[in-house]
Amino acid sequence: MSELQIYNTLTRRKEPFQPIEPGHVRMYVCGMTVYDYCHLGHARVLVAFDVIVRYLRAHGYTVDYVRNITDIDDKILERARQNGESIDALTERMIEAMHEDERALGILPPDREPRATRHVDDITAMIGVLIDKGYAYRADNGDVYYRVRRFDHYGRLNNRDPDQMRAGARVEVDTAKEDPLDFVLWKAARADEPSWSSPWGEGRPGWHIECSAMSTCCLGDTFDIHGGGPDLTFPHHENEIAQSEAATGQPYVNTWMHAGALRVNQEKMSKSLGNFFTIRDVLQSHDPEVVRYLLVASHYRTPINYAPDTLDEARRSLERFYNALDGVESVAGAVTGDWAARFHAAMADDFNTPEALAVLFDLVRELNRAQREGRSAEAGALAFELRRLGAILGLLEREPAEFLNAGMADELPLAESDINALIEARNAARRNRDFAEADRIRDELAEQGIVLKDSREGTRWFIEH
RNA sequence: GGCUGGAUGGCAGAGUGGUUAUGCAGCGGACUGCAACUCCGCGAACGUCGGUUCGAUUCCGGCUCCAGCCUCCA
Repeated sequence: MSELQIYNTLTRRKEPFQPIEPGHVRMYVCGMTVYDYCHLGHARVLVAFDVIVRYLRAHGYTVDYVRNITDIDDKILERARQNGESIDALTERMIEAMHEDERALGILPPDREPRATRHVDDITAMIGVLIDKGYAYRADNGDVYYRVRRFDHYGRLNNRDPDQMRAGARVEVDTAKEDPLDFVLWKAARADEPSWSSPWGEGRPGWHIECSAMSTCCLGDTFDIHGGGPDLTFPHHENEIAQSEAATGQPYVNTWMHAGALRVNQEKMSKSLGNFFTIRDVLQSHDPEVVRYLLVASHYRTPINYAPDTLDEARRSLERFYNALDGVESVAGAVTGDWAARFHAAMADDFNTPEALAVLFDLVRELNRAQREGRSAEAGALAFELRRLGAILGLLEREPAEFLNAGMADELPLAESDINALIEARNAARRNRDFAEADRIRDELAEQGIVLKDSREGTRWFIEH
């Protein structure tokens, strides 16, 4: 199998990937802050790392995949207050919704999904170490801050010099800090907020520290891969490095991976810009596998510009796959051609999914040829191969007819029995060479959005999307 | 202002120092009673100005434009 190369944000180049423990990958990805429904930008990151994990496993690695949930945070408090619901009720509701969206998109659950509120002890322990080592201090307002200038490598991930940073240029600096660059590790509790006790008084964890604490406690002081969305490189991941390496004295992460942004009208889709579509909204009118295909059809680091048209095109591309699979029995068998090798070569090159899909389209052409020429054993073997490789991308795992007719069942304009009766009437007309009548019936069905497909085995119908 | 990453055919989107990406759409042909599906074939591209080179879309530099980060955001 081809040697795996991964682009590392830290070095800004592709590197041969070598896990710390041979055959075993330890990986952490920053997950959601659960105060609202996930949008397509979240889906992009979730799918990207889902494909990465699936491929690492297909490549032969055992993967320990950890993705956290941030379930305590300013936004959660604010939203719960607005909604007049408890923080627990809000976060439980959103976690349930997130899992639902993930299942719909074929995103496999991570092996562990730690939550900030369940790891407060680990968090306070890490903050304690940082204070003892002089990397953190309790300020007059009761907050605990990280002393950024104490950490020599600060800015390395982002190639930034602390002296050049214009902290506070756009945001008012909290005067309790020794230095504007310092960031909060522990927030002193306010009267009506949930809080935990700590050596520095009642309070709650800051955002960055939870990932340092949960990742190192789940995966060890040093682990293989840390991933996240494109907007987390600074400050979140920079701060994680500062916290973790200062606390443990060990290198934190070997390979940093960041997905590209999802854009709308050439602007990043984000909560703050308000230009987002939630996953569940999009799934109202689009098949989840089509959404997944759209996301996989671009390389994970490239920005994707989202527009409803791109989804329609994605559907037509997927239809080519499912049309090829339709009516062919997938059976393991000898296959001529080096599709698997080409597929793996593409994926081993920093998870090049567009190239991997191109290989699958080549395979589809060969499959259609075999099918057309009556080489059915070969067609069956190719179909099997197509499904096996497609599954690595989390695609092509359904029954073709189910996909081709998906999502419209409750909108069927006619009862299935009526459709079948019309098809039978048309075929009777065809047998009598009354093609005018046959075409009239076909047109009648077409007007209802039902497309016919004749073959030696008979006539089948599909819903036009 | 600093730091990233981009600019590829009608659209989407990989890649490469000299030779077909791939998909969608379009065009011609085949299959079909006609279609749909499918097959065969075709046209169509590398932002701009310089440099390196026998040769650059691919390497280097300038320019223009776009996006992201520098503030919570995936």
